[in-house]
Amino acid sequence: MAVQEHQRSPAVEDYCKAIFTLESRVEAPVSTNALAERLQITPGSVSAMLKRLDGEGLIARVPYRGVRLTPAGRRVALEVIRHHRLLELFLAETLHMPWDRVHAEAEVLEHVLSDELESLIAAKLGDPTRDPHGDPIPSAELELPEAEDTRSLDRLREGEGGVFVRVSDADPEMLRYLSNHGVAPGDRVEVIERQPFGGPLLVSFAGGEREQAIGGQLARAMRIAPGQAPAGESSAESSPEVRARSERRGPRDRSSDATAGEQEPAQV
Amino acid sequence: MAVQEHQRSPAVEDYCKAIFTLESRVEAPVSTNALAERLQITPGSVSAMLKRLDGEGLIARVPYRGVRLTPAGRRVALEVIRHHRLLELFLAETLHMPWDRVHAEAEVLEHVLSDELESLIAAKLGDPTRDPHGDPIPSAELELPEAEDTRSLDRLREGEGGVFVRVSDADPEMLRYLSNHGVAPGDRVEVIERQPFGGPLLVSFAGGEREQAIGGQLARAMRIAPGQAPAGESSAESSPEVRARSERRGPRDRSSDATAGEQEPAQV
DNA sequence: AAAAAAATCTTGGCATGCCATAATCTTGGA
DNA sequence: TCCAAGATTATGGCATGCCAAGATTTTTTT
Repeated sequence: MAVQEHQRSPAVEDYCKAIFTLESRVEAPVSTNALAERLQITPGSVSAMLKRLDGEGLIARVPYRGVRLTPAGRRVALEVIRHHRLLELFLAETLHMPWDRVHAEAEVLEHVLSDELESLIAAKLGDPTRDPHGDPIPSAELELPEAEDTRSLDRLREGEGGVFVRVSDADPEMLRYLSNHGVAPGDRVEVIERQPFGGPLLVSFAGGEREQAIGGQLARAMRIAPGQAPAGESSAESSPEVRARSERRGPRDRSSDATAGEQEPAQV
Repeated sequence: MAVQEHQRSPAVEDYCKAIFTLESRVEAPVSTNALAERLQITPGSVSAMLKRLDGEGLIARVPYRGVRLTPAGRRVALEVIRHHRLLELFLAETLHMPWDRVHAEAEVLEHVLSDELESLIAAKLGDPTRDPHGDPIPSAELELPEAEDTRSLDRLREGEGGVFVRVSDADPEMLRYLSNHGVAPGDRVEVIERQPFGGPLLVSFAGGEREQAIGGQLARAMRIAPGQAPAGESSAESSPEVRARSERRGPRDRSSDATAGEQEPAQV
């Protein structure tokens, strides 16, 4: 008499992850359309899948009103996110995969990681708490530290500074750019000058060692923790290794695979 | 005008791998039933899939007569096998996963390994040529060394010896047993005594250091290269690391997941 | 050999997971 | 009250599996 348990397919995991992310952006139910956009599938398909997830107890759904994750659903999401971020760090650190490519790779592997492999990787990395982009890694008990107090670089005024703590992993372009210019999470930043009308920011990194003009889109993706000293537990840990391999090949931009995630990039 | 290329799904890869293995056991077309048995699905499903693979040029099919891989099909098979064996070694060596569990893990991951990740792993391992069970790893150009001259331990007569070069990766039981008793590929073996009527063999390992009774099923799965010295390129390489972690927890047998592959275990 | 029996293979109908398109319904603001 | 945006419901397609019925090949029996 058990309730058709279906499977925890990659699709289901992706839905949970997406709902979790969207939900934590604005504290409100997630709409069908928002999900469809994020997952790059049609609203019709999303609607059908949501009905199923509801039946499986992963989400609470109010037709025409949106969905929220149940505790079970949140667990699924956090497991996948833990997988994803552990993998990102593992690929970067242990296999020396370039910073900008780990995301796409992890996106696939996250659905296939056994519990055993997960814990072996976590052990190998010393139970890390941040991935290479500065995103926090949920603990084995699936606890995610409170979102720290950050602003996007975009919102800093001239003279303000802080520590660059994270950046969306979804856009390889940006990551490649930052990497090529030797910028990595953990760096200290300060806004030297703000061009008006959405113009670039002139920013100094690493205590004035380097200066850099940062465009609006990029500035919006970069999260800055306020304060002079490396705030909280974040900074110094994950940065040195990442820093180590900015393989400057000149600032030439090549437009390649722009992964989804257009609007506000996905900072969970 | 291109021919509907479909996808190279996990299913397709598994079929190619299975055909490759069966084909190289007996030099003859592979039958539908043999495939069905190996893949643990019904002959009907196999038949349908074979028709498709034929259409895609991966196999040459003669209805009611069996199939053979085309060069394209063989390439698919070898890629997957390369993935599988690289992963096995990687999991064992880099992540210290126990010998008997790497197979199941690799079975899933092999279908999801990108070219880039493959080459990073190969690089990290120093372009190895043998996996932890002694199976040869196809080169990046998909060349597989000629099968060396081996016999199963089963077939050695009293007084005969050689080097234990490989064992099927498909049965965790066996691997756990060998591991628990400190036996690994690369070891020198010699048959001390043969009990008649399918009874156990009394075998000495590592130059008489240890003696061990080996039952018929296990003896059939262990491949021995003849000769006194470590034959060819095989032995000494992969063995020491593997040896290092035989984590003896007593010879207690627990019957767990017996992966498919009943008859002659799958030595490609 | 020829016929009968057994083994093997193929076909056709059906199910599930997941997505698409198109038509239809709800909701909430003008 | 009406409409447009958003959500939902058919309906259909593709991949992959199952089962059961029919076709073919092989083996055995006579």
